[in-house]
Amino acid sequence: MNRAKRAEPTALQSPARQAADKDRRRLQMADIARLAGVSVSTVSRALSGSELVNAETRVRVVELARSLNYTINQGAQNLRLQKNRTVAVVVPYDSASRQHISDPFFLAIVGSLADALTDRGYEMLLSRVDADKLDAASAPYDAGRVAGVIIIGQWRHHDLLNEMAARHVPLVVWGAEMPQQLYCTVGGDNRDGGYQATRHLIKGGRRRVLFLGDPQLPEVRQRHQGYLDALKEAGIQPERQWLLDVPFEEATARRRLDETYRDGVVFDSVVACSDLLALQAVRAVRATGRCVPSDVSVTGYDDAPLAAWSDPPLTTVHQPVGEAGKLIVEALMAQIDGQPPRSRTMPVKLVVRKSTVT
Amino acid sequence: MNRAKRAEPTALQSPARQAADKDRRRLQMADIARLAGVSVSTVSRALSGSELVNAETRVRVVELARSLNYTINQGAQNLRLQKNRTVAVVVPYDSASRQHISDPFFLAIVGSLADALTDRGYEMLLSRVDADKLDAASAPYDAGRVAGVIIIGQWRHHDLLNEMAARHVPLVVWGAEMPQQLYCTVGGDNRDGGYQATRHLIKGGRRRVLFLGDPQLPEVRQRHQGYLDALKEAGIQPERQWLLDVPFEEATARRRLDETYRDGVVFDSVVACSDLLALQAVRAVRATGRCVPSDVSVTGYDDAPLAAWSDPPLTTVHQPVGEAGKLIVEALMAQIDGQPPRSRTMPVKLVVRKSTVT
DNA sequence: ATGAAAGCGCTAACAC
DNA sequence: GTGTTAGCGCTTTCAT
Repeated sequence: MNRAKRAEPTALQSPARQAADKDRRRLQMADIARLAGVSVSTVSRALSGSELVNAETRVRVVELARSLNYTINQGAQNLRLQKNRTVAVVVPYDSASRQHISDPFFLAIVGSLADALTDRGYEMLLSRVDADKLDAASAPYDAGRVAGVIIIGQWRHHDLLNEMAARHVPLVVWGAEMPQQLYCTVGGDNRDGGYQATRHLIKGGRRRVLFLGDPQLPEVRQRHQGYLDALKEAGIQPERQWLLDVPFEEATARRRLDETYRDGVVFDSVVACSDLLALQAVRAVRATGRCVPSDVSVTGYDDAPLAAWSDPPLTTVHQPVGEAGKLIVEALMAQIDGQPPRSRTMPVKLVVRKSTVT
Repeated sequence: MNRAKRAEPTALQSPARQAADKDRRRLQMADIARLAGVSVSTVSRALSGSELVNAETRVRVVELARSLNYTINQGAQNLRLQKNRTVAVVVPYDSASRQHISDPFFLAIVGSLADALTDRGYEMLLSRVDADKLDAASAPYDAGRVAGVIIIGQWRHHDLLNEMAARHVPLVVWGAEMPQQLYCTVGGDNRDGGYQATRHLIKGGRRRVLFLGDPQLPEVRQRHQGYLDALKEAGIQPERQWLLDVPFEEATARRRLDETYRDGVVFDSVVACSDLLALQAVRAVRATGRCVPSDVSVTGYDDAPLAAWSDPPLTTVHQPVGEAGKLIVEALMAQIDGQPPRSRTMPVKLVVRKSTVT
């Protein structure tokens, strides 16, 4: 397996051995050099387009390499050059449900990041980690595999993220900006999103507004704050039972909604923290024979493609996914270049469709 | 930038220089060795859990490394060991529309692959390439960055894929199995999918069935064949205008549908090659004042989450995305282990919802 | 049980 | 303009 050989002092490889050698040994620079009748340095220079090498030789070498499908071994090159153009993108999943990479929003943001990274000539290493072991996210950085790390969502582990940042891991987190945070976040304006959705419901005459989402997650907490602000502004005193603190998980959400009805909680509208959650609310409402939006209005969050096509089309808070990818990557590149982290909050927009009355 | 120094013969690094050295030089094995008072060999052995090293020393070294967040540099390790546990996943995009990574199906399969690779301890390098330059997909393999390549969809470039396989690139393509193909495919049974959808429409009394999708793509061609088979079985002679050869692109699809109406083509049902395409068909039908499914039945393909929630919920051909990831990865691992490519076709299932009459 | 040293495939400083 | 050589951070023989 290992080809290290003290026994053969200088000779590169005896021809016999070479032929025997698994006929598909990977090509390397020395091979090109031999075939072109020059030294490896010359090949290296030629392939990097150096001016130092004779134009004619350069062309010959480049052609030869191309014709043989030779590409510089990137691992070796990175090692020598002490750099690399790869970024880790980490999608946490809920340890209980393992649920998350299927949420359309998460998938969409991965797509958007793929584009933004490609545009800058970076590659993307995609991985999933348990949301409760978020520190595992820095492993590829510690191993020197990537130049920086992007995490989708901060979950319950503000502290772990702060530790990573303190260790100077170039890091951008999609999520909520929080006081005393050391790491860089890029995210939508969650407070405003929650506020706009709730105010829209109140304007539509609703007064008993359920909130569906787990405020332990920073993003959700801020949306909840916006929700409270809107209620207060309207002089509405929220009841304790209006908060349904469910994770981003459809089955659980549905169960809680059904229980809420069973418990006799009266409500005329729901602010949900994702479109998928909103659609579960629609189902639960309809299961009781009520109608959306005439009996109960429902708002979603994210504006996934599905929100426009669903029955009813969802009124929802649009998150600028496409632009998000660009900003996240931009923020990461700045840190890789040694600049201090600078968080960004992006405006969100309420998209009114048919799941709410106006 | 470059730290290679002839001037300093053997000394690892003078302490002064070391301190000056950008205070955040990455930790390496030599540092751990120095701090533990042993040689690098011992550290290497300790970290790999070798029996050769004193149990006590081993524990000490491992603890030390952990406490300093040291991780073995994977690039260097790979170079030395001549292996790597990364796989490239390539999502082609249509050169015209750049459209593809947003299709829910593609995103879903990426998620499923992420899971399957993680389960086997592999990492995933995700990239997008122009569908017309599919040979670029092997670049990370040629550069020694990955152990194999997975491509989502074969597009118009059967030939390029065959060339890659001939070069012995470990490769699995999600798509249709074709005659005389050298590379390995894993895919749904497209002919059967097209057949089942069409037969279902005919059973519901429809006789004038539009086909929406571009048969230049192998997967679509096979679905089209199934469609033709079903028509033939029912003694229906398809008309030329029933074939709407549009790419997987919503705007184009909508336009073609509108034109079809304008041209006076009469039809009572549509077999679409994705759920998104099907929903465009629904819109086009409704735009003329007709109803789905009473006037026109529509079937989708893929059974994306959206299909269950849309208005109307789509009758669609379910593709086993979750299992697909597992099979694809399994097929790739077999090739990496030197086994010959073995293609697989997975059964598909028609899911009947409300976009068709029964 | 531990250490010294060679070498994985590449780049660049240094000689010529 | 081209070749020689050291070394990027690691693993593993070989010697002790």
